[in-house]
Amino acid sequence: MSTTGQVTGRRAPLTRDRVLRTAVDLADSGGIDALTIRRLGEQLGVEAMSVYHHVANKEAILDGVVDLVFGEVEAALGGFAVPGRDAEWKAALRARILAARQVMVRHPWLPGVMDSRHGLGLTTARYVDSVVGTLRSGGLSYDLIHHAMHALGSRMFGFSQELGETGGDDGQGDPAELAQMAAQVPHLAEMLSVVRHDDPESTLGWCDDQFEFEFGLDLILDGIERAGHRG
Amino acid sequence: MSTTGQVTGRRAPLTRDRVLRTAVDLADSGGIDALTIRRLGEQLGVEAMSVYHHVANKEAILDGVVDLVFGEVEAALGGFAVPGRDAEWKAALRARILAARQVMVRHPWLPGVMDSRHGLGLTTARYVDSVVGTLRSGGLSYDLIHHAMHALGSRMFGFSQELGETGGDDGQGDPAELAQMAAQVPHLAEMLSVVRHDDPESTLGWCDDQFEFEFGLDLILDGIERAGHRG
DNA sequence: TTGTAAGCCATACAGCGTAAGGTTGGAGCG
DNA sequence: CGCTCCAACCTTACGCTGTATGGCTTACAA
Repeated sequence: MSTTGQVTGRRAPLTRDRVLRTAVDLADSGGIDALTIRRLGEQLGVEAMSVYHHVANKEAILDGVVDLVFGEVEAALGGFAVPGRDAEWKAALRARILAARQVMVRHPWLPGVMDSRHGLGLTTARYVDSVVGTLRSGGLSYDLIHHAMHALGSRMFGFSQELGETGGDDGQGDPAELAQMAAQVPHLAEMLSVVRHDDPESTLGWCDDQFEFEFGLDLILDGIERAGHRG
Repeated sequence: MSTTGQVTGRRAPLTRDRVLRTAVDLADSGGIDALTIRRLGEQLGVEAMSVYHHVANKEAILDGVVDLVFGEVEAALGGFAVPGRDAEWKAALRARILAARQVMVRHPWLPGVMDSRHGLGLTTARYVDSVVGTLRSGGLSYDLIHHAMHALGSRMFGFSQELGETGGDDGQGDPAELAQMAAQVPHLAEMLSVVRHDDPESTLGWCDDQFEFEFGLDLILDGIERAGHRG
């Protein structure tokens, strides 16, 4: 309360932290398009331009928001501590990434924001550092770790780049048009019918996103491990 | 010339195709932010609103542009024909994806646009169909193919989701700040120094993007193949 | 009491996508 | 020919965005 020493205060003072937290709330409840400076000010009980006394511009808000969310990842993991030498690096990394994924699920707009950033904030960099450290704990060379991180791509951060969330066709409803579409993509159409039949009741649309994420993650982790044994 | 039967014409008439091609040119030369309706009209020698007689709205332009570019992929491959049964599916798919990547390199803004789309256009769907068909030619089950496509993620389209293009730290120049950053991310800093040392002169920043893409792609393709042999 | 500075507000501007309605010129037909 | 019709195109305007600029208010130090 008195640490900043300037609040006798009728209203909670604006701070960079409060701005960023409110930005996250706004995006959580209304999507990333709901995060505008004016709405941010409104939510904070302040005029739009007042926000600019605590952040340089909107880019800085987005940078800050990404870092704030990676703070949630850190909290979920109880810190970014790296396992000791010769530990089970694969299981440790898997758990770390799946924890990150849980956070991404809570903030589904964040992957899109991360895409648009250049460079990493401190917390995000520390997360990446812990991934490097975890791989290093397994005795992998830095060279292989470097390749491994490229191979993981955004999966390292707990999400994978998917296109939309509908199955695979146009998304339109017209049956005739759909049939004509199916005629032009026979393999895709057959795969859809087979997979849909195999798993008639799935949770999200017709794909189990969690399963698919883990499938791809394990594929890559196994590949990294194999590459390490070879070289 | 006379097929449409309405052009005696002093100026090349506006068509959906001309709008989309110009949109691609605009994004190629000035980035995706340069693609605005007003600039599009200007480039076409027409008022902004005239564009709306040939496309529904900007979303439709973006949809159309993605499909147009996948037409380039099709042209580069000489069509989306799928190899026959028991062919070398892995080599075929690899070549197909690397061809797509070449097109993405020519249009570096396209991954970002694809991220924002829901559902696939016809040409894009036919590309995906050819990927499914190619995997099917190797005798993989549709179920495995489905998982494989999730594992590939955006790599299937010739790009992988990377964050920015600078190495890994803040991108700021202040040496003192950089040193403090390095202290907080020791594993990352050491990896950077080691890898940078191993390959002192690289083409793009300090990563060879083409190599990394192929490394990750092969890792996944090998993993898919192994999964096929097991199940 | 007065000076200084931080925090907040009001106004304004250029640019965005696009709704609504007006203008124009050529095709089809009596 | 004259008439209608309609697609292509243009004009204007609206609400929204991020943010530059400058003024006001309040708290604290001297």
